[in-house]
This record gives sequence, structure tokens and C-alpha cells, in this order.
Amino acid sequence: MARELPKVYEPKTVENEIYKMWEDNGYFRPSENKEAKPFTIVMPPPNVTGQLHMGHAMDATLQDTLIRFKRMQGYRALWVPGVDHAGIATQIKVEEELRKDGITRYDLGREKFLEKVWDWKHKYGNRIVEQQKKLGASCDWERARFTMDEGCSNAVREVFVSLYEKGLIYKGSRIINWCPNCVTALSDAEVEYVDKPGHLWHIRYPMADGSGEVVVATTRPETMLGDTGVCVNPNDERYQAIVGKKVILPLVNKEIPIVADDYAEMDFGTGCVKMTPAHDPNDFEVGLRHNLEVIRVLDDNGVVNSYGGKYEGLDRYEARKQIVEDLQQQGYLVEVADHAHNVGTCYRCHNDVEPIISAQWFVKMKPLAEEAVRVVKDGETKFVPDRFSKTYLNWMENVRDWCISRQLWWGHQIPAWTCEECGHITVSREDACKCEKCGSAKIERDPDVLDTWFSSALWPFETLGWPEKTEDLATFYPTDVLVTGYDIIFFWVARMIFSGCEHTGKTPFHTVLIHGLVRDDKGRKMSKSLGNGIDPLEMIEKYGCDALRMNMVTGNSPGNDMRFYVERCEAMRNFANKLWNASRYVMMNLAEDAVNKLPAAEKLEIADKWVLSKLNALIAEVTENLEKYELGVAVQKVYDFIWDTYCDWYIELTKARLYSEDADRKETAIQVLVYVLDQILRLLHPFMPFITEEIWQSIPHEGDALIVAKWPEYTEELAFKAEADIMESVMDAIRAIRNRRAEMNVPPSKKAALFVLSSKPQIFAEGEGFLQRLAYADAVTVLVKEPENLDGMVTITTADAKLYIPMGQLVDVAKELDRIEKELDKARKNLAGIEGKLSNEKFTARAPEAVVNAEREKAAKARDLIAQLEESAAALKKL
RNA sequence: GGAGGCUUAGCUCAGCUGGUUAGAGCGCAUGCUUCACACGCAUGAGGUCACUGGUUCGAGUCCAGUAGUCUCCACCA
Repeated sequence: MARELPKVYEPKTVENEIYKMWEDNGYFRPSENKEAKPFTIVMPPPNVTGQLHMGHAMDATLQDTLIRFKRMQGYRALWVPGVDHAGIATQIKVEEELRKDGITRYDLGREKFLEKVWDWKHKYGNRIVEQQKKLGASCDWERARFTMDEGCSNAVREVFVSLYEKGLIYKGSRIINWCPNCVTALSDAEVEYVDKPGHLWHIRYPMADGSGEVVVATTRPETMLGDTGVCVNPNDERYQAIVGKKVILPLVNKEIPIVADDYAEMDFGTGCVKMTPAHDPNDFEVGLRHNLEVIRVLDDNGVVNSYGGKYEGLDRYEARKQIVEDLQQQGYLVEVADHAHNVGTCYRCHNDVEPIISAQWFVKMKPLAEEAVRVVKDGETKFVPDRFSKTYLNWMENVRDWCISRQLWWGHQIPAWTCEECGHITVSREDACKCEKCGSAKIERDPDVLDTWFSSALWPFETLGWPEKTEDLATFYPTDVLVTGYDIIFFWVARMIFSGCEHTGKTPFHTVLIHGLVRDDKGRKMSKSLGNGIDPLEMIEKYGCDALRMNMVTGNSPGNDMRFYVERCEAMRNFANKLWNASRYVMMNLAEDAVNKLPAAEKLEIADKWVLSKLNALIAEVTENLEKYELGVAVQKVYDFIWDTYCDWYIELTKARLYSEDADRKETAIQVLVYVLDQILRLLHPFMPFITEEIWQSIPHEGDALIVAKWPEYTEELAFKAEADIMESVMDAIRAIRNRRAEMNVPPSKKAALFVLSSKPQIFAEGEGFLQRLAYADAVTVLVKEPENLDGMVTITTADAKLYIPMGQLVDVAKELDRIEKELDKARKNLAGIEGKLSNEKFTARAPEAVVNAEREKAAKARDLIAQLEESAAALKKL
């Protein structure tokens, strides 16, 4: 009987059904087996506004591969999914929608606006989840979390209050990065510096006493409206006399002092720097030291305010233009030089960020960083690859206080109430109704919300129930591996580590597996503006999810970017099809009532023992590679085994038996075929979950589903070294014959007799069937001595045998001799190399014995080959 | 100004703790209606592993330097 399967694998029809089957059966939940060790991954929560892109596809594929591997190994594998509320991104999105109706969030008011955002969340928030399911992600959706759900909100509140109580959160006026477009403060990490061509304007500031002038240089002339001083280096002889004097600020006509501070570098520009303490972090520091006034001249929208005099109401760029023009006209502009400089831009909207003095909330980082540095230094958390621990440490050791307040509405509102009577700030776990100091009921809640990353920082434990003492938290925390891209080490990984240490006393994961970015085929970042993004869902539609996943993981090495080639999806689709057809072949030959059971050892033939040995080695290697997070290496080995070892060789080797009349031998072959196929499917399942499950369900199997089947293990009894070697000898002969026939352009349909002379004749007696089928021999004769007549005989030499094929007129003796000479030359060079090594006493004395022995074996083989070739040459010459 | 990555076949990339005849995919060439698969089979061509030194019995693999290239971090107006 034959089980019929379609000739071409159709992923589309399979994937949805399989996924549903897994989900319906609860396979994504960690097993109930309390004896088993837990293994936990928390998923980097995608933005609620997100659309699945290749970055997600790679991230999810790596995580899912690890989770599936561990699940099969018997761990209580838990992959916690969730979605991030993404403060700015989401708010902007909803505001854009409102704009279509011609309204702003201010028209609606905070409460109504937030309702709109929640509406939006309920409407679109599940889209990214559905897309992740298309990737085959085996997360426990029942445990899915949202950074603004009740539990996470509680966690955020608890963390904020407890840090405040410990004095690690404070409110203060500092220079922060301000995005005039998003109208909010940003953290240092949220600023992207871009090299932009600009100018250096040299401006004349006359001395107040009329004794001359100083010239200052600036890249942002509009900030001069807020200048409250000029700074020179105390050691600068040019300016010693004028320190303490005053200059007149042009356009503003105001006297400002000249101060001396190391900050001014003598050899940059003129050595004089204008000081704008409200709009430059360095100037702010200098200002503190010298008691300079702080005058903020730009408002929240980047427009000049009333301190800007006649420039009030101008946007910062217009103001710059106007001011430069006026300086020029009034003769204050000395020089304009081209000057490229590093401009901070908003990581969300990419507009220039303005350093502005502003009252914001900060997390005091120094005390928190200490433990976060220690856990990485002590290896309690390891980065893979290791070089990222340096990146991390460098950042953490120099980290500055974290500005966590955002002037947005969408997010966790800061639990702080300011008293209108006494000015005291009440920070509380419960919503406050009166001032904790004076008892006044006239208190007002801080309108700001927290940085989105403030809640993401708690992700590994808030998702498991913290601050409640839940069973999940006890079981699955600390988590095991965090998988993410190097682009968010500072934003997220670093903050999770110090948060975990501070609030749970434990580093949140022992391993951080870092991957790179997915780039387009030209190596460019995939981006909306370039329009070079490739939609993962489109690839899934076209080539199947498994093919896309394979694309993401083959050739992928930790920490390195990869280019996306559609052609590789195609190649992987082909691979899926190959596996599909190999399975079809096995099933076609399978009896209805077949079971998957390896035959007794005495029934196994050399091909069986060979493939089982190879499989055994594969299992050991792949398991080790996966445990070391070398997913790319692991998958390559599985791929090669399936295509090369199983399909191209083993299946072909079994054909003679499968089509023979010997029921017993046939049975053995088919049993081994099924057994190996089953093992292959297990090894491949973490990478290609759908097709492997689909096939596995169709072959004889024990258990309900491959997703929860046992991971293969190395078994000593299945390592048949000697038999595997024999098989390789025969395969060598087959390859050599095919090679010669191809060179001589002999079509496969033209069979020929084959005579074999070997020091190991029994090998070739056993291998006769293989030679017939795979080396186009019609009859195989094992010889005891060299044939008398070599006329019309093609001679092929391998390490273990000499093969003779009577090809009559096709043989060209001169050509034959020529090629033997070539082979001899190669073999002699090879031997010379090995002998060189062996005659080196230092080598034999110092190299490990196994290595030396291996070289000796190689030398012996090389000598045999040379002897054989020489004999052949001599025989030919006689003709 | 610091830190780090990359440089291996025509293209894109693997190569783990030093010992392989240096691999894969795509591409290329030749042949094949072989009863699982042309999304296939067989065979082949193609590499002084950027360069220069060093360590070692032995280096694509470790160390130093050089060149090219990319990235991150940093307050030089």
C-alpha cells in the first residue's frame, strides 16, 4: 500500500492548521512536570503600533528555535510574549488620525484623548500578535502581557515609589534633550547624533568699556539671545587682562561678564566661547561654577520666547537666519566658515533635538549601575558574543542620570502630587488626595508620564507577576536567555539588568544573545523612507514560514548583520520540498500497520550502520551547537545531513533492497529509513516547525505531536565506526567511477562490467549492489589479481581499490596515462607534505598522539594510492 | 577623540576551544525524461583565507602592526 502525498509541498494549506493544532492542545504552555527544569525567554515586546518587519522575524525565529529545542529536551519551556505601549510612537499615530478630522489632542483633552488611544489599541493592538503567529512563534499566549495592563502598571508604580523613597528618583532642573516636534523631553539614549554640514559663525562682541572686542565662534547663532557670559581659558595669555570685564551682547545690547574656565580651549577658534547656560550642557556647568544667569530663550515648540526681544515668535531656524542677517548688517559678523558638526536628532521623528533647561524627573544612576556592572563582570550575565559585554560595561560605567519624564499623555502617569499650599511633592503607591506634609487637599498630579523604557525595564519580572509573589515568578525568574538586537542594548538590556538587580536582587537572565540587523541585498538598513523593506508576511505567503525562518538562521552568527536575499528563501523552499519528497518516498514504501522501531543490530546492513553512525554524530554536534547558541552552524549540519547524507546517499543505497524480493531485507531498510527520518524531523523541528510536524504526523510515531516529542540523544550502541568506514570506501569507488564516466561522456544508460581488485575484497563483495545501482555497473567481479589484458580497460584507482571497466574503443591510452601522471603528481605532493611533518621530531614529540597517528594513517593511505597508481601506469605503458 | 566589527570561491556568507584535501547557498560549465523530488540527479571549474611580522611541531583560526571598510560611544564652541 502507499500513502499518497502531493508531489510539491504546499506550506499555505499546512501552516494554519498545524499552528491551530499546537495552540488548541496547549503545547505552548510550559509542561506541568514540576520535576523538570524551567527554561524561560521573555520576548522583546513589539510596539503596539508595530507592523511585522524582518527584524521581528529574525528575533522571533531565534527565540522560537531555542524554545522549541529546550521544550523537546524536556525543560518546562516558557516563552512570554507581550506588547509595548510605545508612548511617543502610539501617541503620534493617534494624533495623526485625529488630524484627519482636523482636531488635536488638546481639543479633546487628556481624558478623551486617552480613550481614543485605548480604542486604537483595542482595534489594532492584536495585529502584531497575529503576525507573530504566522512566524510559528510558540509563545504562551495565555500569559501575554501589555506594558500598560494593570499588573505592569502596578509594577511601574511600585518601582517608581520605591526608588523615590530610596532617593534614587528625583525631580530637578537640568539640561535635557528636548524634541520641539514631539514636544517632550528625551533621555540621552533617545538622541541620535548625525553628522551634518553646518557653519561656524564668528561673531564680534565689543567690550563694554570700549577697549576693543572679543570674537566668539558658534554653530548655533540663535542661542546668543540667551548668552549670559563669555568664557576664556585662565591660562590664555591673550585674554588675561580682560577676565572679569564685560562685553556687550550684540543685538540684545546687554552687558555680560567674561569668565575664566578650563572649559575654553585655547587652540579652538579664537579661544573665546559664548556661554548659553539654558541651551547647552557645558555652558550650564560653566554657568554653575561662575554664577551666570540662566535665560531660556526657546519655548517648548522651538520658538523664540519673550526673552528673545524682537525675535520673539520666530521658529529656531528662522531666528537663526534673521540673526545672522542682522549681525552681518550691523557689522558684527567676522567670518562664516563651513563646519561639519554632530547634531542630536530625535530617534522617533528625526528632527533636531534642542538642549534645554527644564524641570524633569531623573533616576540617579550611579548607585544602580554598580551592581549592574558587577553581575556582568562576574559573569552572572553573559553576552553572546562576548564583545558586547564591553559595549555594555563602557556605557554602564559612564552612565548619566536617566531623564524619565515625558510630556506626553499616553503612558504611565507619574504618581507625584504637588501641593499648591506648601509646594511639597507627595509620591505615593495609592492616588493621593491630600498633601502628606501639610494635609492640604489642594494638590495637583504631575501631568507627565514615564519613559516607555521605564516599564520595559521591568519586563522580565513584571510579566511573571512581580511585585506579587506569584508561582510563575518563583518558577520562571530569573529567566534564561534574552534575545535581542545590538541596537537596543542601552535602551533596554542595560536597564533590565539594573532594574532586575535592584528590585528582585537577581540579574534577570544569565545570557544575552545578541543578533544583528537584517539589511537589504545591498547592505542598507531596511527602512520605510528608503522603501527597501521586504515584508516577511509576503515571503511567508510565497515560500512558506519554514523557508523564511531558515533564511533567518542559516549563515547567521551572533552579533553580525545579515543581508536578506529572496533567492535564499527560494533555496530553503526547495529544501523543504526535498524533505517532503524524501518523506513521500519513505511513506510510499511503508506498510499500513508499520511502526517506528529500529531493527535488531544483526539485521542491519552496512549502509544502515553507516547512516546510523552519521546520525549519531550529528545528534551530538547539533545539540552542542544549539547549547552554545550556534544556531547557524547547527542548522547547516542538519541541512547537509538531510540533503546529502540522507537523500543523496542513504535513500539511494536502500533502493536496491526496497525494490528487491527479499522481504526481510526490505523490511530492515524501510525501518531504518523511517527511524532516521523521525530523528531528522526532530532535529530540524526547532528551525522548520511546520513541515516537520506535518510529516511527522504522517509517519508512524509515538506521542501526540512533534513539538513535544523528545530531542534525540547520542547512543553509543549506534556508533558503528568500522562499518561506516567500509561504506565510505565503497562510496569513494562510486564517486570515482561516476567522475570518470562523466569525463568520458559516457551516459548513465550505458552500463559496463566492473572488475575490482582490493586488499579488502569483502568490502566490495558486500558493496556489489551499490556499485551496480549507483556506479552503472552491470556485473561486478571481485578479482584476486591484476587482469592479464588491460587493452580497452579503464583503470580507476582509489585508496582501497583498483577498478577496471572495459570500455573498448572509448579508451585513449595516452590520455589515460596523462591523467594517471597528474593524479600521481598530486598524491606525491600530498605524501611529501605528510612525511615532512612526520619526519619533524618536534612534531612527533610535541603534537598529541592522536594527531600524529592520524598523520601516519594518512601517510599509509597516500603510499597505497601511489603504489596503485604506479602499477596502473606501468600496466598501461605495456600496451 | 575613544571602542569594536568586518576583509575567506564571481556574489552573499559559515568556519566553535589552532591539527579538514578550507565549506554552504546562489551563479557558472557539462551530462541526465535513473520508477521521492527538474523546487531534481550526477560530475566539474573556481580560493597565495586583505597585507606584513610574530607565537607554535603546526595559524583562515592566537598576538602585534599596516591598509581598506562599516558601526557604536564621546560636551570641543
